[in-house]
Amino acid sequence: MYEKLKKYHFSIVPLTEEEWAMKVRHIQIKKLRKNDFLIKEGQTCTSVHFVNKGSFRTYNLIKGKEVTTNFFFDGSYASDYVSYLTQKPSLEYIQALEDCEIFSFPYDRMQEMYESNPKIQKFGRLIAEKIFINMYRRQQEFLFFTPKERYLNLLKRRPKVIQQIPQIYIASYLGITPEYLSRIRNELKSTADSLL
Amino acid sequence: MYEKLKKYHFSIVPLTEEEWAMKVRHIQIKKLRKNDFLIKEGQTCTSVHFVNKGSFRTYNLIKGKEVTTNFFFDGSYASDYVSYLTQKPSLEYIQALEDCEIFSFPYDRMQEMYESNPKIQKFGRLIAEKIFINMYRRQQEFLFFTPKERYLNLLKRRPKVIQQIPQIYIASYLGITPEYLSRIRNELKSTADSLL
DNA sequence: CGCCAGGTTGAAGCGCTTCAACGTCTGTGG
DNA sequence: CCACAGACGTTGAAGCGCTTCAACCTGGCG
Repeated sequence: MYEKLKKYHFSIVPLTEEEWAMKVRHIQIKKLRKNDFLIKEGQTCTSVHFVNKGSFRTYNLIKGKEVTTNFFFDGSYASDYVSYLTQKPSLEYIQALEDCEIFSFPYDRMQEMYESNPKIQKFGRLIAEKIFINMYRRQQEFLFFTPKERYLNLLKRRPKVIQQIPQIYIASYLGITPEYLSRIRNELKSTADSLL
Repeated sequence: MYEKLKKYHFSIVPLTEEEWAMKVRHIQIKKLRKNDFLIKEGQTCTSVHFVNKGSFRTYNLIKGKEVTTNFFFDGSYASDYVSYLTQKPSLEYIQALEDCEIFSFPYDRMQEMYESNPKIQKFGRLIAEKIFINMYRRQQEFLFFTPKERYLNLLKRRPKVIQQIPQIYIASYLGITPEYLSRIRNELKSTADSLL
């Protein structure tokens, strides 16, 4: 049932079987259909969600336009972590890109677990550090690289995104228009061809 | 001696006086002169640093150019947190903008303290969450706003930066050239004047 | 089959950069 | 005390990177 989650969790902080059983007891299982929302702007993220099946994208509505900020696949967490941590209304939308199954941990239960078990507190610290590092890298992409370089880096580091996600969302994620992404791809294709 | 640090720390997780004394025992005090480096690219950040006096900027050398990524003032931490967490070589430079005094906590001591005292483990989690939230907000600035909007937001949220830091660094921090920042400021001045 | 969302292509335009010249302030040595 | 250097900021003109808008193409799905 919880193999993927257990594998993920134990790779960060191993628990005893009893501790694991205690943590698992608080899980709520939910299923979403394609295009359903895990959270919408204005709602507070009261649980943290592990994606067991399917995939999600997060986006913000800015001046009437959707700006896609991330993609989550099975085997990772998908939440508005800021809304979850601050327990304030979210600024983002999290939408299922296909039919999904998720495991949710309510905020209050997590706080209790942090206090009652130092290993889980440590897990919380390491997860926060991990997502901080991810965000740091994504920020560096924007600060240091051109759109073309960002595209190539994405291709290299998260090929699954390029393969599975509609180009319109990828372009937004890269901070460019779909038209310009199309031109970049075309250009790369030409230079690749000329190498043959 | 450690009033600022204590205030900062206790606002996140209060400790008993004995616990505080234990933590303080590991502090190393350092002084830096203007333009000295707290860390350079290639070095590993083996301590986390609290700024007691002075201020710093962080920058990366990208394609031969300095890209300023942050400013730290007294009363906050100044480190390459990613290098510190991963214990891998840093990609950034941290430079003193004036004469500074810092308190350093070595990585190994911090790890020991995390394990020996759950309150300090919790402190570590909350700090990681806090800097994650800061980075999230900075990222949103870049993804959602124009240079002019970013400048106005900076003016509103961190006026100290606008007041104390040379424009050449501010421009870099905002992701634009100094020339363009100058034009933005000029434009804002004009529209402000027209309101009088 | 026909529709429409997703992707491509072209032309025009804007936002920001680049480069060069000039202005201004501060500190420093003659 | 002034001359001068050098760093920081401003201004103008030209250019490039990316967007915008519109037309067209293609494949999947009702």
